[in-house]
Amino acid sequence: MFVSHSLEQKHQATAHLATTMSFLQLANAELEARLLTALDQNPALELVEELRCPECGRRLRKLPCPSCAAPREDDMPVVYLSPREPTYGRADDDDEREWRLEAEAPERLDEYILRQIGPALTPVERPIAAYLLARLDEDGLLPEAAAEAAAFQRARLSDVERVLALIQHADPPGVGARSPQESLLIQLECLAESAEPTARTIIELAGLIVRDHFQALGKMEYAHIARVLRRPLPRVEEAARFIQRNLTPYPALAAWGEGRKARAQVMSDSTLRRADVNISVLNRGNTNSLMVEVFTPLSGWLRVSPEFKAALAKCAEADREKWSQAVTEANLVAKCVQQRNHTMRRLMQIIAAEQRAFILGGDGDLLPFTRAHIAKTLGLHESTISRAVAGKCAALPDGRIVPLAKFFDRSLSVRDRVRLIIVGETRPLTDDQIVEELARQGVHVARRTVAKYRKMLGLLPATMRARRARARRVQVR
DNA sequence: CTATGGCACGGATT
DNA sequence: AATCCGTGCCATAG
Repeated sequence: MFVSHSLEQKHQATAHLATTMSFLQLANAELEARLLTALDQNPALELVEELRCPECGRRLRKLPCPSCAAPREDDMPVVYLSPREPTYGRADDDDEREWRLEAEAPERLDEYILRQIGPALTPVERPIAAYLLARLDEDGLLPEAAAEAAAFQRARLSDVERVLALIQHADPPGVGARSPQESLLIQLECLAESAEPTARTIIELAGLIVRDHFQALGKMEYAHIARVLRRPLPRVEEAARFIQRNLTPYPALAAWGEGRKARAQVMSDSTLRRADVNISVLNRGNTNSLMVEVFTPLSGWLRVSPEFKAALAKCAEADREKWSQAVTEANLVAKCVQQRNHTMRRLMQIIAAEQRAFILGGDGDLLPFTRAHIAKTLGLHESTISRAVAGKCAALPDGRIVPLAKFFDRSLSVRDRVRLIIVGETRPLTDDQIVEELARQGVHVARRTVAKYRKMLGLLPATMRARRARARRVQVR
């Protein structure tokens, strides 16, 4: 009886310990939920009024207010906890890519498409859709003919075709096509539906070219195409440009790359992320040191209610046990939140100091940086850093919302350089030539690696790229 | 012969 | 211990 009781108590304690220990890996939204239930269930836990900066009115954890205080001289970023409502923002497109790559599993694409077409499916069509979606290759193409699928599934051809048509008109435009060529045609079809009348003619011409002169298009034989179609050369070139800029032979890759124009409208709410920390530039005097706000979910701070503690001393014997447990539990929660805040602050300070260039600049300025490195300088275990970083987002001074994991991307800056080189090229550079160019910039990677990055970026090989230097996505700034 | 993509291995990271 | 990532080697397409 005695033993089992203490065991039970111990078990409960460790259970609570386990849950509170994991506070670190929770993002703000989740932590808020946890704390609210804790406040609700535990009478010993108390939320103390927030403070405000007398000068700027900003909500604060403690005085003085860092944004009003003098900037630090050692150029270390100021980090403080802010109970202010977190900033929301549209995730910057590169992050979208991050997330997609992390969860790259093809079935994600399946699910995404299935969600769109699901409601339109009859019970007969459902298994057909599941089958077809499972057969999509990594580019989002479906190598087999509808008839084959029908035979394999022992379904009616007309049913298969209907489902296929649904898939092909679902969001990443062009998925489910049998070949890149067919995919392009489907994408054109989708574009034509929403296009302005003025754009119709160019789309029409593009369609002709893709359908009848696909090979020639790949080889950039525009003069030849123009002659056969009896259209002026500039028009053909314009159409080719249109194809290059708006279509992709790899619809699945387009889902996070080029396709975001269309996607942004569809997924407006899911691209809106809530930041867990905010990094801004403090312009005071000539210094522009960084300021980091680590958002805390509740405005105010947690502690064990002194009244409750006082009451505990003179309460009835019967209740004492229960109440004192509530007190220890409350203590634990408060401690853990404190611990979490402390870790987050130190972590963000290091990150902000180390990746200052990236925060103020762009992807190309990201320095190679590992969690292990931080763990060492902070004297924490690597897994602690992993948990702290996992699933959290930072708002950068220029409005980007990036996952903290991005600060640890070893290859991002190189990928960005590859992108810039290709975007700025005057003639198509082969992967080997890109390797040379990178070496000139002091970055040494293998040719094979460049090829991989190029594919990640959704860029075509040199032999299939137009020589014209085009501003691919600079327009979006 | 050159440029790329596929497979797979080893080492670093988590 | 599991996973990710860069890279080397080889096959293939042009």
